[in-house]
Formats: sequence, C-alpha cells, structure tokens
Amino acid sequence: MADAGGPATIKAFEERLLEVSESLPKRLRQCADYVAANKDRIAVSTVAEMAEGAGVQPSAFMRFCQIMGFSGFSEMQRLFRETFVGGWPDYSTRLHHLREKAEDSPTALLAEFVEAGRASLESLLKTVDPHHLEAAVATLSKANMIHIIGLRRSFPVASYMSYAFEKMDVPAMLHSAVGRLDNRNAIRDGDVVLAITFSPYSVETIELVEAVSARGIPVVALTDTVVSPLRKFDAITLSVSEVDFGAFRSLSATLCLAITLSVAVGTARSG
Amino acid sequence: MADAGGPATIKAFEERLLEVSESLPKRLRQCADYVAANKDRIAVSTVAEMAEGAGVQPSAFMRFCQIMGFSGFSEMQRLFRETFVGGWPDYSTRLHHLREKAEDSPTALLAEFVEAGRASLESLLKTVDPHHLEAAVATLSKANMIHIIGLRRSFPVASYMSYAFEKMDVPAMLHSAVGRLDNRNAIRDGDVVLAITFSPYSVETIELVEAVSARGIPVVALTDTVVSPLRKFDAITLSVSEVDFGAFRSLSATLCLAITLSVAVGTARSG
DNA sequence: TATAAAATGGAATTTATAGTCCATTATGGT
DNA sequence: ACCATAATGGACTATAAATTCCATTTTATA
Repeated sequence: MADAGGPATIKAFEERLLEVSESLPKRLRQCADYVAANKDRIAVSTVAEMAEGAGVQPSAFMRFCQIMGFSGFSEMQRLFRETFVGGWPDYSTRLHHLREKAEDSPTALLAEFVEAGRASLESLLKTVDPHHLEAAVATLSKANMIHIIGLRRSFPVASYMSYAFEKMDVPAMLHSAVGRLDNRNAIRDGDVVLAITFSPYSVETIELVEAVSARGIPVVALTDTVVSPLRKFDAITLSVSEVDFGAFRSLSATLCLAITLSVAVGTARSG
Repeated sequence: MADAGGPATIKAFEERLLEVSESLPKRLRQCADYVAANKDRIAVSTVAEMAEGAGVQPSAFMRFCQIMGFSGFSEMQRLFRETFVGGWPDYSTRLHHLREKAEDSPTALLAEFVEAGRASLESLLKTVDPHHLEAAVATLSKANMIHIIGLRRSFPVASYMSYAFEKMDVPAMLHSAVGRLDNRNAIRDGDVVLAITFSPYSVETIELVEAVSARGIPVVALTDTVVSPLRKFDAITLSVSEVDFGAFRSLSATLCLAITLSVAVGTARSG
C-alpha cells in the first residue's frame, strides 16, 4: 500500500490505466475498456450504471477502482468531478463557441464537419425510401455472390461493405479495378452487383453497370441524387444526399446506410 | 402541483428559470442566481454543495427545485446528467434487439444506426483534444511524405484519407499490406506515419509503428481509446470513441475526424 | 487430472444523500 | 403596532448508493 492516494490528475489516471490494462483478467479489462471509452461518464454516473455499461457486476467495478489506486468508486469519481467543474456546456453552445471563437483552427474545422455530418444523417432518414431499402435488402439476400464496385471517393464505402460482408459470411467480392483489370467475367447469373458512385461518377462503374444490366443481372445502387446516371438502368437505387462542406464530402451518412445494408443482408441470410 | 414533469431540455430549463426568477423571495433568488451562473455544476454536485454555493440551506434549495417544476433535486439533476453524456444509453441491450430490428424492417435498423452516428459525432467534439489535433496537423504538414497505414476495419478510413490527400496534392502513400508486402523501407527521414487502428488492433499496424517509432519517425495515430497499444510509442494520438455494434462500427465519427485532418493538412500546406 | 490460487457474482451492510416536516423568524397589510 | 401569511432553518426520516464479504466458479499449475 505504498499508493496512499490514487492518480491526482486525469493525465495520471490515463497513464495508470494504460499501465494497468496490460495484465488484467477478463472482467476487469472490460471495466478498463469501458472507462477508457467513457471517461466523461464517470463524473455523472453511479457504480451500478458504470458496471452495467461495462457489462460487469458492481463489485467487479469496485475492484477495478481499487486497482487503479483509489479507495473506491467515490474517490475516483471525485477526481473527475473536480477536474471538470467549469467544464462543458451542451453540444449546441459548444459548437457555437468553436465555430466563432477558434476560427480557422483545426478544431473549428472539426466542428464544421461534425455539423455537416449530423445534418447529413438527419436527412438520410428522409431521403431513403423504405421500399427501396427493403427491395435492396431482399435482392442482395438472394444473391449467390455480391459484386461490389465503388471507385475513387466511393472506394472507402465499397471496401467497408466488403469487410462487413466477409465478417458475416456473406459471399461478396470487391471489384477494385486494380491495374485496369476488369473482372466482369466473374459475374454470373444469380449474382447481384452493388454499385456505389457519386458525382462525378466514375465511368468504370457506370460501364460495368451498363454491361451487367444488359445481361439481366440485378443491380443495387448507392448514389447521390435522383439525376445519377445509374437511374437509366433499372437498378434499385438508394440515394444519399450528403451535406458537403467546401469541396469535401464527409461520408457519414453514406457509411451509415452502408452498415445498415450490410447488417440487414447479413441477418436476412442467416435467419 | 399542476406541473407534473419539469423542463425536459436545458433550453426549457433556462426559460423557466428566467420566467420564475422575477418574483422570488430572497433565498430562492440566491438559488436562481447561483444556478444560472453554475449550470454545469448541477450534474456533479449534491444538494448540500449547491446550497452552500448559493449560500442557503439545503431545504431552501430543494424548494427551489420544486418551484422549477421538478419533483426534487434528483429529477433536476437527471436532466443535466443526461444531456451531459449525450445519452447513448446502454448499447449492450440494444445490440440484442438489433437482429430482431433487422428482421423487422431495415428502416428501423437504419434509424438505429443514424442515432448511433449522431451520438458518435457529438462525443467526437468532446473526446478530441484540440492541442493534439493541432499538433497532428502541424506534424503532418511538415512531412515530406505521409505514409498511411490502416488495415481491416480501418482500411476504409485509410483509403479515404489517401484519396483526400491526393486530391489536395499532399504527397501520401497508402500502405495496404497487399500480399503481405511490407513497404516499410519506403519510409525515410522527414516522413511521417499516419496509423489508423481500432480494437482489435491489427498486429501489422502496431509492428510498423513500433519499427518506425524506434527510428525516430514521427507517428500520428487515429485510434479508439486511451488504452490503445499505440499509446506506448510516443505518437500523437487522436482518439475517437465510436459506438460499436459487436463487430460493426459505424465509422461516422472517425471519417469526420479523417476529413478534418485531411483538409486541415491540405490547407496548411498550400497556405 | 487434482489442487491451489485467482477471479467472479450476488447478497448483506454501511454510509451518504435526498427529501420531509415543523417550529421559528421575517414580511406586508390594516 | 398587531395580525396573518409567507419564508426560512434545522432536525429528522426515507431512500438510494457505495462498499464489503463470502460462497461459487473459473483458471492456472503441478
């Protein structure tokens, strides 16, 4: 018990957390992880709440506090309560502050993108047609193989879905057009193409869709507006209007739709 | 007690406070004044502490809470505590219902992910340390070449940043570890490594960081919590706590930070 | 595989805190 | 100046939360 008082600052707390978290049994590690990801909650929660969040018993959480060097939860909580008096206003005031006060600092920029992302997410629920979404899920669920194509700015979305499908044992293939290779011969009857493209639309993607569409292969499209060139082919279209800030588009809403599709298809298949 | 439930938002709370404070006896007015000046303390204080701060008896403060329309102090405090944590309530239980939701209707699932994304974005503003962000931008701006590494679930983020940098003429290279190739020899003095990894952390990424860190190459890390293994090397760490659905992570917040970094670095270079 | 040690879950206990009540003091009107 | 009414302070009680303890399960070791 050389450690009379636990960490006295948040920084010391984090160091101790890191140092300790290497060698921790299962439950206590859960505590460490949850705490690391939710430091702000400590100040305003009860042990019971923290324990539930971490998925452990209150007593386990207590033990964790002691390992961190505190006498108990209360003492740990005190550290966080004290350091954050004078602390944080709510989201909107904070945002306002950042925008005005810290003009053209990276943090102000972050605030702008966060706001753009939020706006995009909000409009997502409005722009996505539930029937189209259901149709897309149904089509993808029946596919023997899902061929994902998305290049340039859409590539992150395509690779994301590819990863998600793999994790859920949904047969999917990412067409990356590396070295101008064009694997369209891999696409066979019973397969489905999932095309992702946003303005300015990659010709490769459009060409691929055109080709397979002519062969009667179903196409599900993730695109932006109603004027997307993919509309011409009878694809099931899900449109996302992303609020962009400057020339750059944060893909918040698009990825949100992507994960939804992935999970929906994954469960539909296994169910 | 015509007023069954008190104010439900901070805004409503402020309005009620203003409306009420006109006609208040001495002690209760003290409460009102103190609360107005110390709203943030409500979440982390006891009645006794608040009363002392306002210079009144606890019982007087209790009466004040009731006049504000709450049943007591606890109810008033709950309002502040909830708005603090932004209320992404126990996801462990939500996760259980995720499958049912997915089968139920994809739209419900979408709503769930939208909500998760919004919560993640809000907390992003809290978790990102402005100083670290500035340091990261400064370091990346001075790099001769930015080496981006991010595998598996982090790969979409890595490829996104790679694309963004390219568009802004920032010299950057995406290390994809295709075919187990390891291009670490391409990393030279004056370069900077941008590592992106989330739990469970890819060993390849950690190994790379370890290797270059030993050579004195600066590392900027995008990771999740403070217990990330990247902390051990002295990297400039930006942590994003994203809501996880089991193996699935909606990358809304992460991408938001990614685009911010990209644009900030891009402008810093050209400016 | 048997045994000891560590970790865990849950109930019991203790402590702290919110909330109530009433006697006392201040205030405003006649 | 007196009375009626409202406001206040402080002690008391109920409640909810933190903490501890121990029986049970799990894990590591010989």
